[in-house]
Amino acid sequence: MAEMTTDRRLVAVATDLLDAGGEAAVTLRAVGQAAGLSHNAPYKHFASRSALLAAVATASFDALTQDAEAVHALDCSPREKLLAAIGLLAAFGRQHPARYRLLFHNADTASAGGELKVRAVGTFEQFRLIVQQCQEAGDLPRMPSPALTSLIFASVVGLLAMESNGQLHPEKGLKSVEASIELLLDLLSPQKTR
Amino acid sequence: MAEMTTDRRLVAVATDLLDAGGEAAVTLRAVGQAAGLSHNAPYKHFASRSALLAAVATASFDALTQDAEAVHALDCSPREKLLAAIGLLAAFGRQHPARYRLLFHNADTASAGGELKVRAVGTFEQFRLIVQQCQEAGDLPRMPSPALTSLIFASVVGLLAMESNGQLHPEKGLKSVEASIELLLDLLSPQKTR
DNA sequence: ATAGCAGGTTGACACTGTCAACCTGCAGCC
DNA sequence: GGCTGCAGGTTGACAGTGTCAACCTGCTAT
Repeated sequence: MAEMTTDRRLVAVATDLLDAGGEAAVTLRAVGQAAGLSHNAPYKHFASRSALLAAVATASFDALTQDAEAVHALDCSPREKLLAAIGLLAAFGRQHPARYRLLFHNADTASAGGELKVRAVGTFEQFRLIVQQCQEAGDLPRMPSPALTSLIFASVVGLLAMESNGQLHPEKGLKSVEASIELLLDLLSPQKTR
Repeated sequence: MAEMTTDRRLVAVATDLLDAGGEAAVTLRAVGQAAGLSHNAPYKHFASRSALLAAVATASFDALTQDAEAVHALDCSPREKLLAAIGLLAAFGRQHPARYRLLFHNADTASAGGELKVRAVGTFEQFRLIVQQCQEAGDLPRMPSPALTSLIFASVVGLLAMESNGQLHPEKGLKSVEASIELLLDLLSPQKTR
């Protein structure tokens, strides 16, 4: 990575620590040290540990949004686009569990406002656009797209949580996240041809 | 509360602290003090802070299971039972957000095993029984009940997460948890008479 | 030239989880 | 009875943490 503003480097370092060792590993002192600075240099850039984590979350939401945008440009059916976008989210959740939790299941993130919430809405909006395309193609029922999107999105979020909690046992008849979502989309499909 | 074993009193105290001040407020020292003991008396009963929180989670899952069992005895249609059980879970999530997060969105809980996982499955099983009744009554499609239950349960969990994150804006067309679930059940209903 | 400030440093503080050492009273056994 | 052992409790200490205050430094704008 080339020259970065110190703010961004701190966020990058914190992200690495978070991915590598979980939330407990994101220590202001470790962040400062890994950035080649003194123990509480981070305080010159972030008001608190929570603020630093919020910045990590904000950047991560942007990355997710870009992922979804890339899917949007794919050359395939809307239904496949939706499955691809969900697959990317699932992959993110599996590869970076701690960061995923920070984004979707964290008290500080939940009570945060302003910029963070705006970026989270950006990610959601990309999903809504794809859902809307599915509706126009007749793959999903005609109804206000926000309500339908929140339902599908919530299913993904919940299934990932259950998977991460080890509550999805395939041997007990509980399907994988991807299989469950395909099932949901089929059940929601207006023409049940499958 | 009458005489309790010290183990249980510590769990009760920790639960209160968790509900009152979030996970950060559950400090072994505070727990000990609130129980009228010295700072690290809890170590005579739990191996670590994580172990204490796991005990809190275990007890809370049991409480949720009992709630769902009570619903099971209600005198109403299966569909109404399911909505009632979901309503109880939603109420729990809203009234005790920190504890809800411990149960469904916590890294330690996720990586825990043994007794805790067993109790979590117990809660899920109550939901599955109600879903099965809905299927038998023709309110939900005939298919293996575990797969369908995990889908519905995950939707609830995900919607509650989004609500807690402030991502369900009714003014933007995103319905409440209850409304979204009713929508889901209607869309899943084999005879779409509604 | 100088004032001010963004960004960096060191040092300190209270608080935390955890460990080790010690104490105490009661149960069970000879 | 006398002894042992141990569950349950205590105090004291340790390293590590977030955070604050004080200080330093170099650039920038007046």
